Amino acid sequence: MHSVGHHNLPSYALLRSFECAARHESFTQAAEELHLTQSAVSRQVKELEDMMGATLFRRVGRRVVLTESGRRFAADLAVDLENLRQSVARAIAVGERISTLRIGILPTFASRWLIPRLATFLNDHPNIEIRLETRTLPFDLTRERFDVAIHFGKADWPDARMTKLFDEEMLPVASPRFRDMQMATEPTRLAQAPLLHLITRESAWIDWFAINGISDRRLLSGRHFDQFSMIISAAAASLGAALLPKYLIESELESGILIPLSDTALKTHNSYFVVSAAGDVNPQVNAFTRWLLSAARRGSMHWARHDGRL
Amino acid sequence: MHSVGHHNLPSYALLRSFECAARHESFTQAAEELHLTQSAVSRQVKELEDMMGATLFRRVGRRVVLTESGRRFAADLAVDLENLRQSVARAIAVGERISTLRIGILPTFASRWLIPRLATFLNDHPNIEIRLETRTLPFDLTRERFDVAIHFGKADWPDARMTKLFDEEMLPVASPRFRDMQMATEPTRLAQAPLLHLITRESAWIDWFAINGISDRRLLSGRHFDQFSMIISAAAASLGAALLPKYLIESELESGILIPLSDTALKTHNSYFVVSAAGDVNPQVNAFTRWLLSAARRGSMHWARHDGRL
DNA sequence: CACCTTCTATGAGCGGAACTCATGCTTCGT
DNA sequence: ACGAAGCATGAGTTCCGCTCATAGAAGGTG
Repeated sequence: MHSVGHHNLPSYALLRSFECAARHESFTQAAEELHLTQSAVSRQVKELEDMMGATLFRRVGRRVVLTESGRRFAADLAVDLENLRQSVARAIAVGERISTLRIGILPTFASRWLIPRLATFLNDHPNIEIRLETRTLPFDLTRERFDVAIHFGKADWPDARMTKLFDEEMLPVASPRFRDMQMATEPTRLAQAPLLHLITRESAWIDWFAINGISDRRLLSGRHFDQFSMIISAAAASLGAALLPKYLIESELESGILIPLSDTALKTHNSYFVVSAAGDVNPQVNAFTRWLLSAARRGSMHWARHDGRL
Repeated sequence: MHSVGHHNLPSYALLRSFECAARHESFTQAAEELHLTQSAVSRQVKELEDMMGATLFRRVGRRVVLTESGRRFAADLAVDLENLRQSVARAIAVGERISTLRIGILPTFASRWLIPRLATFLNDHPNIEIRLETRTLPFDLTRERFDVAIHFGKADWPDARMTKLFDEEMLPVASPRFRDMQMATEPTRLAQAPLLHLITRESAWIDWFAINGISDRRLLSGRHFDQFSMIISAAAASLGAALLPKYLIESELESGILIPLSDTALKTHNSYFVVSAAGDVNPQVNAFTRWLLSAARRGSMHWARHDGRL
């Protein structure tokens, strides 16, 4: 519980919530715009009122209406916050001259996870150019002159700063049509159906069935591909059931092109990592790493347009 | 770990730390001004740089020097933050017309704890007037028309919203001269020395000695007073050893007029509470309560000028 | 040139702020 | 009268924002 005065400001979160709530004269709508819960906005406005000792909204019925001083304050705030944002944006833009980050990355991860979210980062950092190059095997960061790499596996990279993005969770999925055709709603039925395999990870399905108490030599039969993107297409085309990392099929799950066949996900012991050279102090590398991390935390695509918090 | 962009700002803490560090071109001095550790400022500046992907300071030797873009940014920030502060201050001031908070309070607590800190609250809320009236016994908030009361004891007030400020910790103290005269450096010696008692709490010394494994009928002898302020004066005048709440003798401890005779404090089972009427929605009451709470948390007087955080 | 002082950087760890979830309460529309 | 829509609030959780302790680097001083 804090107080506020001439030399101490309420936190940015409070001010922004109030400004937004004032614009809409509605906590619910503000919550929507800010991607918070109505609960959060309600609390924050209340807290701000308490700190300032002033009534900003009058609660009338199931509605909130700005008081006169609330209206003035909101107007001032809108201007002040915009100025601040401008200052920050400008400082980011002139930070260094335009420079290029070279990024080594796995192909499917790039097209299905990174690129859909990338717009927000590039928007916020107009002076950073991106150059994506796909690599599948570990390589020497400095020799290849990559600034950053996305690595899948373990934290076993020499001379590198590694930050885990997330663990891999493999989910059994198929097209709705396939599910209905095969009645593949439980593991035993699923074991009979055609399975789609990734060549470099033949054991994935076996591991998943093991969790469900099924072991069968014939599980290895089915169709085999050497890239996730092919499996995704194959599954969408009802060629079989696939075991796919959640992160790569967000849009398909959302649109219903693919649906989960079970709730039990297979946690592999590998993870995605951001890698940069141990001695690198380039702040743009840090900014990118940091952004990746926050995007990974946020998880779903819903928020792709809204990186960052404060 | 978060990112920053056109619609999301770094937290106020980060910006303020940077602005201050930029003004001094020194993290240590900034830490001093902001009453933070050097560690905190260092981290915050680094975090800001990472979020923005720009180098704001160049680390040269044991010194930090603003980069060109850092300098620009700091200048912008100083203006923006000042504007924001102005807007907030104005909104607080015009919030309601000047009104008076009537506060019921214990006499020594008022003069020794509240009043020394009160300036900051009044400063931040120019539209609030204060009217302090001393009461020692519980009373009816609404009948007496108090807006707020400070209560000592237990949370047993009917129809009231009570917030605990802090527990009472009684510390054995005396003047340096008294300590030397009586060689009262350990409990056994102290038991022989003249003790100062508060009439409403005769058992305090007995309880304290009990903690230290000493029980003696004669402990009740000594000098008796009915207000803490008298005991404080008596102790300062070397009339005896006193068992006093820390909160009431901060300045004496700091200046060395009184010194602790032991490290073991006596925690009584009573506490200080802020009390306001259950149904009260006056935001100024909340603001005052909130401020009291933050002042209590901060503890020592050192920070009296710096209430609140963001 | 060794020493001490004075700055910043960094690993570890903790408390509390800032959320979410679930639910209750009030009002408005039909 | 009933349901929908909106704000308030208790409880619980995550992780930011700090501190403490210590390392490391660079100047200042005899």
